[in-house]
Amino acid sequence: MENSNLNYLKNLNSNQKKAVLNLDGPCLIVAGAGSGKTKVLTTKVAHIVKKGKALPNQILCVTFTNKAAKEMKDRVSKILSNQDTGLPWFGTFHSICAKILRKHASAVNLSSNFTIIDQDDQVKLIKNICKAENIDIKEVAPKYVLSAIDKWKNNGLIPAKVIPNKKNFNESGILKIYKIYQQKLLDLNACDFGDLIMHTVIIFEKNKDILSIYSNNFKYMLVDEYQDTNFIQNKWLNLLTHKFKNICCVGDDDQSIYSWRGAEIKNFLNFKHEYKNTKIIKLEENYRSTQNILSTASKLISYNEDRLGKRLWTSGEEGELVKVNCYKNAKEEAINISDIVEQKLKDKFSLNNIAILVRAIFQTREFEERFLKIGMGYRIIGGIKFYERAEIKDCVAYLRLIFQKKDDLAFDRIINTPKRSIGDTAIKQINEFSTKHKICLEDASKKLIELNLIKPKTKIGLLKILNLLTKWRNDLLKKDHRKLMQIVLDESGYSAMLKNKKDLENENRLENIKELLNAMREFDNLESFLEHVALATAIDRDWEGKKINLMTMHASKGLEFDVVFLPGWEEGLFPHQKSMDEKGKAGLEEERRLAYVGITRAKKLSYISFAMNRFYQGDWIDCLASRFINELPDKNIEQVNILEDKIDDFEFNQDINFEKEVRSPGWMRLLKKLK
DNA sequence: ATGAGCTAGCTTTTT
DNA sequence: GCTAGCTCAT
Repeated sequence: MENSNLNYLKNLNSNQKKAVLNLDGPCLIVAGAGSGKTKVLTTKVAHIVKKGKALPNQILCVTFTNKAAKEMKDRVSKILSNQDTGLPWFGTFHSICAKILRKHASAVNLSSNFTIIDQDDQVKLIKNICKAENIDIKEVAPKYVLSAIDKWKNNGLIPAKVIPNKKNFNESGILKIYKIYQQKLLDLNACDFGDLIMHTVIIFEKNKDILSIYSNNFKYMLVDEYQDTNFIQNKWLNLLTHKFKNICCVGDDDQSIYSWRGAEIKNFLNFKHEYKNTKIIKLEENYRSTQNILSTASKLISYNEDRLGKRLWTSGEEGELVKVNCYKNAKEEAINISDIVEQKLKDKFSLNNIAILVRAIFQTREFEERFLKIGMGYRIIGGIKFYERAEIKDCVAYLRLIFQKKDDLAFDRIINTPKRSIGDTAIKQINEFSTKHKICLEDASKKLIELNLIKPKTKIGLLKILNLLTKWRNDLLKKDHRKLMQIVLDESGYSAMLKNKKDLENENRLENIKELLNAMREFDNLESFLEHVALATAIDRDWEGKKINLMTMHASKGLEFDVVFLPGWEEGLFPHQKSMDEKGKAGLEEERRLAYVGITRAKKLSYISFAMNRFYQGDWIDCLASRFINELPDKNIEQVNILEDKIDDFEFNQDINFEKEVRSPGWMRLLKKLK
């Protein structure tokens, strides 16, 4: 065919090629772990552009993480090296919806500078509502309320459409909160993550003219990690593809590990019924792992009943057997693993290519302490995110409030930080006045001052910050957002507050703020910076240096390493008891998929292990090997029991360049020990 | 308006 | 065992 002279098609296998060339009509690509799905997606986009089937801005490509979106963009641009590729519609569900929603905000009674709030703000808002409505938060935990609201939103249910479960007598109470919550968000001119998608779908359904702008534009749609979409996201896709039906979804039912976030594997399994004439293409050749690793993962996942079924294979080498080790306790497990790295692996592999994947983040602690002790560099991926830190949220709250005065959540956060003698009573007073007169907190405080209802000492502080806010809004017209941040830090007294109390914690905070100022450089204006902050989590950095990687199996999805350690395979921890208690067989199968994700991250070596004893929640508990251990294929594994104690004669290494990025328990404890 | 003291909960957390 | 978050007292 004429396609044969297209260079970028040459290094694809036959199914990958089929997937790339099959441009028109609905297409479902079942892509096993390590089968080159990103390559297929990016090549496909490049092919569409090269063939002139659509312009770059007529292609929609949706992912779940910013990182994935960025990588796709980069890779497509690389293939199309000489062409100018804007690719404006490459992004996460949330960022693309935010973009659309800002254009048509008035259709759902928002204005286009709406704030995007995170989970912290959501919980705060719910707490406020409970307080105002005299609902005891001990009886219905705000977090529980939030999860119910999220669930409804994931299913596209606005409050009016929810039919409360009569048996669950809490539900009608929660629904009442949901109603107020949605109204409150409108008052604040704010959206939560769920709203970004739900509002957009509502706009599309109610305004066919708006929908057609987009459905006429998106000639081709591509979706990554399709197994993780929820009802409303799928609905959104469905509306948009209505005209051209050139929708190509890529996913792996065996890697669906986010059902607790509303992901519905149903979307994936029903795709061919939803779209007529769906082409299904399976990518089963694995380019990542050795045969032994692959066979181990395949055998394990075969115990799941609810799956599409596929057979991964590789033309690569057998490789070493998967090691399955039993240790006396969790501490021994950490010591032995670090010794394996130190003695057997360090010379052959870069530490960057070695990872320890755990079920729960607390498991990293034992390893951290060990690495700190022997002076081995490590990085934790995940944990407290940069933008979730208190000092960063404070800074952002100042900016949010300057940008949008209705942002009461931001107002609440910074009004008395640093201390301005605005105490609980004053804040309560302002809140009540604001509710009564249906105005935002800032206007309420102004009015209260006018009416001379504020105590003198408080009035001084309040006036000061109100005047500053006005001044800063003025500054924003003349200065860039970064300069503004510096002015705010200075004039608000925030920097001074941190500098006055000299301890390690505060020095760290100042460092983080510097980092924030640095990150602000990358954005043209305050608006785009705030959008980034709301929708991004980590500042992408620090792959420098040679460090071993620690993370949860969830966080490892999409990554690969030469060597992977999978410790803590014990009944109750993995599969996790809670998962099985709450969701029964479905929960167990999801845990098994998680195990599958974990094993398939490894390219060359894989070490699975479990301990017979573990200190957990204040007690020593005896552990049984995970049922997953019994599900591994005998011929691909090598089981060893290591039950004698290692002699642990390391001194604490004080020179280690420890990780500033994450304030983890192990690190905090080391700091305390050094002090 | 800050801190001591008590209690509850303790899985994962793409945005 | 640990910590976050709340209450109550100073």
